[in-house]
Amino acid sequence: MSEDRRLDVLRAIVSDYVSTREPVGSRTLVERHALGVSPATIRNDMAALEEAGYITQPHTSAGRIPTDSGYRLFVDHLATLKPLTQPERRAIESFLAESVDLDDAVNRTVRMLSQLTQQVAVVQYPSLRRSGLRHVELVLVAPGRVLVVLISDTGRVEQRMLDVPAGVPELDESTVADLRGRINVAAAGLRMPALRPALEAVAQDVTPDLALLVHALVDVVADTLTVEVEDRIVMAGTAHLARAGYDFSRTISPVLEAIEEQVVLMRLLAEMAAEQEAGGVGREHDVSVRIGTETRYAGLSETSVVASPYGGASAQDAVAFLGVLGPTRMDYPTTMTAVRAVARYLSRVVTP
Amino acid sequence: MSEDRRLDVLRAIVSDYVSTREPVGSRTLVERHALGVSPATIRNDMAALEEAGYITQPHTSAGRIPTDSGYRLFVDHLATLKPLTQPERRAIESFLAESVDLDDAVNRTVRMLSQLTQQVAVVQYPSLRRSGLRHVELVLVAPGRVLVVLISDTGRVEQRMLDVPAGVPELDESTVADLRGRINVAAAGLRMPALRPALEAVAQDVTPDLALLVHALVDVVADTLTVEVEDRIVMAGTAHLARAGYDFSRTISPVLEAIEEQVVLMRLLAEMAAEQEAGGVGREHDVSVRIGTETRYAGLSETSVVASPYGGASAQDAVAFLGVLGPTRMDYPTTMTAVRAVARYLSRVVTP
DNA sequence: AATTGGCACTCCGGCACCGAGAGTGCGAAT
DNA sequence: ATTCGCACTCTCGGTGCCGGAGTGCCAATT
Repeated sequence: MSEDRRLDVLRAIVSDYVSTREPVGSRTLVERHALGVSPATIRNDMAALEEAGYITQPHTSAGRIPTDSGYRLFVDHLATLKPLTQPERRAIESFLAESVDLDDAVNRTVRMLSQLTQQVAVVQYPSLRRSGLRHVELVLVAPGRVLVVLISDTGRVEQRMLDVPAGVPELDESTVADLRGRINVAAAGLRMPALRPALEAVAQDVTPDLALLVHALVDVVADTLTVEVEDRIVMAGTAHLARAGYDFSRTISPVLEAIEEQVVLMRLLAEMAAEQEAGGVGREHDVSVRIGTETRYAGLSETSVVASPYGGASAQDAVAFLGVLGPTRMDYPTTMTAVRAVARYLSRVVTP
Repeated sequence: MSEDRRLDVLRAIVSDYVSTREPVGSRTLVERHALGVSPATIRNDMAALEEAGYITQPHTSAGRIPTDSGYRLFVDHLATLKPLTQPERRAIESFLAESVDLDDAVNRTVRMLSQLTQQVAVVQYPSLRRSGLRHVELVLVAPGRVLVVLISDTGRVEQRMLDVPAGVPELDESTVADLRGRINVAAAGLRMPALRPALEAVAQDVTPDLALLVHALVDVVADTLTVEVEDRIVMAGTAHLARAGYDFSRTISPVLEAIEEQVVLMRLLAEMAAEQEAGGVGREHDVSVRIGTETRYAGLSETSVVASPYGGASAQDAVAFLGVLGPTRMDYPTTMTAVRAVARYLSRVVTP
């Protein structure tokens, strides 16, 4: 009873089930794959695989389907990544190259990814906390109202209207210009979390009444680094959920909910990010996968998430995540390569 | 054969069908509504209504359901809008009041609308073409690279990176500041489409080599007013599609596709906007409705769209549209009031 | 010891059938 | 114009039946 063949059988079951969407039996298995043994032998192997928890049967006397652990073993040890075709690479590259700003790049990316994988795609905006500050702009839009525009080195632009606090004298253009200059000298190039001390240092250098304004500014910056603002995601391809494959009624609704409840997705991506940063050694590629119940969210128990960090040389200093959601029964090798490729291209755009 | 009662019957059929989701027959109709006549009489009326094309039966010897024209008659003449409850009004108001910038307001709005109507909601960003320019910001991020930030009076902020064209001398901060000043004096407060001539006038006032830069700027502005950038929409509530009611398999997939194909939606909203502007007289409220096939899009043949312009005193100078998508079999009175209310609140936010 | 062939057994899925229920249309009566 | 009574139609849920696909196990083979 060869151990190797048993794994071959698992691999065959996974790939057959993924493509046919039907439980696969011993006979059809030997027919489709050149395994060189009889169905009876396969049955023995299957029994062992079932015993080990890698496959299961929906009901007695049906074929087998992989369990979550089966898929897990498959992606960890059995899957060989399929390289993208040349036209695909070119398509990604040219499509992304056209993007005109960050919003555009993110939107193009998510659509591209969804179209490439034929699944639901999500892209996180670059995390502000993990970005550096490129520039701060102060615009005096009215007496007593200043528009603050923060531009990160990842291309994000966040703006806030700031009501000048009482006690600050009437502002004129030149004062604002002076302040803008000071702030940019002090803060440009710093990472966002380091902004607060830098700005507070600026407050020391100016007249006490202007210092009030600077402190208000600090609050604005802090507010911008809040989770709600910070964590934006965009998604595309929900239509793929309805495509034949997902077994509608049960599955689709909770998945849509999970997607709209961006909180769930965010948490999930954050968890995956944490794992990436920790166990950076063993994996030769950055793509990480959560399969079915591994998502630890009831609504996604039949859904897998394939995600990759992007922007930054290694997983440690990635600025955000992107990935796709699909049925546990998905084509992992193809999906994983697509996700990886798109992450790489987007990385280029986001770190110029 | 009273004409009035026939319309009462239609109204009853619509409201019953909407709430029960089942074809409604003559007997149950007289039971639920105090019509004061016998089922047989109702049957005669029904036959007439069917003859006139307002109702139909899914199969012989089933109850009747409204046709698209039936719904049309209902919303045009029969429906009485239900006012929102006090708590609902308060919820909308307080939820929107918390918004911190335009993105935030739009996102909150779309979620609120979707939650209120239990349907898919869409909100268009304020059209740039229909907005005025509040401020232009030029940021010298590197020698030879200028970041252009356009801020509209509706709160939109669009930024573009501009590569300084060859022939323009090395820029320094004071030159940029001077240019910024000139441009804002010349252009701030103008409507976007009027920007081009205003900027070209500025080009006359500066040295010929700087004029090159100004012309590049004109291009950037024009680029921003392009349809692709211009027309952004955001949506929420796709999970409601999967809720019981929509008859899955057929309907849901094309609807999701139409939603992602934002083009389709945009066109539809544009058409509805055009009608609004034209026929502003007859309708006492701004909400407009497309029912089923009236959408003129195959995928939406069982879907209705309820939309309203927002921002601006009248339909003529609205800055954009918002609305919801739902099954033709929806509660029009409630949906219409919700859409109208939300549109009004968002108008306040967007035109301060 | 691993593999194979044979065989009995199980279970799903499709199909036909049936009866109940809901609803209609129509002619005759009020 | 409305109502009553009645025959007719169609859907829907339940039941029973059969074929097919697949398994598990045992005995035979290499």
